[in-house]
Amino acid sequence: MADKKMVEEITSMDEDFAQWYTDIVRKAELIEYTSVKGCMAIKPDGYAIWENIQSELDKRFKATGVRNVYMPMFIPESLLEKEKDHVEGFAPEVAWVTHGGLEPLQERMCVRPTSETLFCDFYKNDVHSYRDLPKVYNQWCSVVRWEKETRPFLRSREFLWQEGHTAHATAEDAENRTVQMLNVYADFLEDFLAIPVIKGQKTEKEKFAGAEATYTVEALMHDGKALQSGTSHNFGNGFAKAFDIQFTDKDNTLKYVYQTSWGVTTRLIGAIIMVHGDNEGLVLPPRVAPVQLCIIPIQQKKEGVLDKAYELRDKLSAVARVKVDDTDKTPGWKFSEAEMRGYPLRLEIGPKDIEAGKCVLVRRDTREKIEASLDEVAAKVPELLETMQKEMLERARAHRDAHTYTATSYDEFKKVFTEKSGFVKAMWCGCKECEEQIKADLSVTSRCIPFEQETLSDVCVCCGKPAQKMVYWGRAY
RNA sequence: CGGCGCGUGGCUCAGCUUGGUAGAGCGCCACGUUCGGGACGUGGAGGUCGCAAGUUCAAAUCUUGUCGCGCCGACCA
Repeated sequence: MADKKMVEEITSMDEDFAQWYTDIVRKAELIEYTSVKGCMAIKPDGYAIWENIQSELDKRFKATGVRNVYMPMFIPESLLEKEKDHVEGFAPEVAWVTHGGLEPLQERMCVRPTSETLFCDFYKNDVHSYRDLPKVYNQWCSVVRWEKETRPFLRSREFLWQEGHTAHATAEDAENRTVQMLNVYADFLEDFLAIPVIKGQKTEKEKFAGAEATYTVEALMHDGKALQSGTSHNFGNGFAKAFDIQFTDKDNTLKYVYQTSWGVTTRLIGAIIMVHGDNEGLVLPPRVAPVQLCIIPIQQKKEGVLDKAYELRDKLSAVARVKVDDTDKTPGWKFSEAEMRGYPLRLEIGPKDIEAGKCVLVRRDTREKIEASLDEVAAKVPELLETMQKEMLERARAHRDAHTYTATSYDEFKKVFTEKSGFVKAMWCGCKECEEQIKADLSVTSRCIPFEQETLSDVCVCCGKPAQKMVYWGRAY
């Protein structure tokens, strides 16, 4: 029964993972395509997920001293150009504004692809003394990157995100903040989204344009592809020098600030879909789910059924986010609909149940049916939601571990990526040439140099020279 | 930006080869019967066939161009 495919509209993920993803995004009504190429309309059920992500992360940010601000969405060309690596990294994908009304602008402006330059321009005038530091600001906004190929949530030309930008008196403070925020992301992904991550550092080749070091949390999707799910950058004082952000320190000397930036995007919604979803549709981890329990009345036109459903909703609203599906569809329809939309729990209540003083609870993740008396249901629901949250993380971790391989020779490395899909742990000499070779041979990239290192062998998996680091490799979104 | 595929009611598509009155299923609306895993009956609304030029007595159909979408590569959150 559990493997029977009930929702014909959703393509099976084994058949065509990309189509499965698109089907879910559409059938769960998360987005709609628009007339604007590469940009999506986020629908209420999709946006509600983002709002939950936002409010939880915002709370966690603020607990570490972050304050929210808002910067302009336009960046004058001269500002964007100040930091050489940065402009080289972003120039190919920025959108330009050339006219104001009918008049050509004296200087064209791009629509922000990221706001380092704006924050720098701002900090330049806002920071004078060590007493002004640290600056720990964040903004929730959208950014624009003129992507060639787009996919809902994973890559669109405009996307929603948060970008934190901080300025510190010392390199050590900046490094601590960079790591601290990476940990905020890692904890958030695991606790709230039930997505296990690998924490580590990006290689020189993969790091952010203009950064001294980029840290990342990498997650593994159901199809074995990797998704960079959050990043945190340490800029050292490179930007400060380019933008001339100096302060007078305690020792009465002029110093450059040390900066960081860090962000997550609506891409996280793509990660939720691809880590937890199944062939029946979306599966939302309870903590992030806008609706945690959907009550489905059976024979709702019979007297007392809907009343009971509403009564249960009112009672259970104290322990969960609840809705009643009182549309005039048949119960079978509503079951499928609830599954496609990923509601963690479904509660079925009909005349027979009311008579017996019970109801049926169904877990979305395992589709296990549980009978509960109407007296105990208010205690049962939060308990089940907690169990699901925990088990979803465990399942995702088990899947990731089962799809994490090791390779000590290049033949072995190639064999794994030819036959399987997932992360491969392998030793690396530290040179860019090997990364390029691996990419050319297998379209595999280094995902990160994990903080938790292991020694698998003494030599680089690619060139055979002495190895420096163990690296996670994978095919990425 | 390269390769492949696709644009016809809200959705999925047929029709195009061989030019001649725009179709189906689903969805939608109304009424009735139903209701524990996508129910059924009856009636109804809804399309300048992506756009533009061309060929023709006549174009959804042929030609050219163009725009958009999807997937795969390169680039990227």
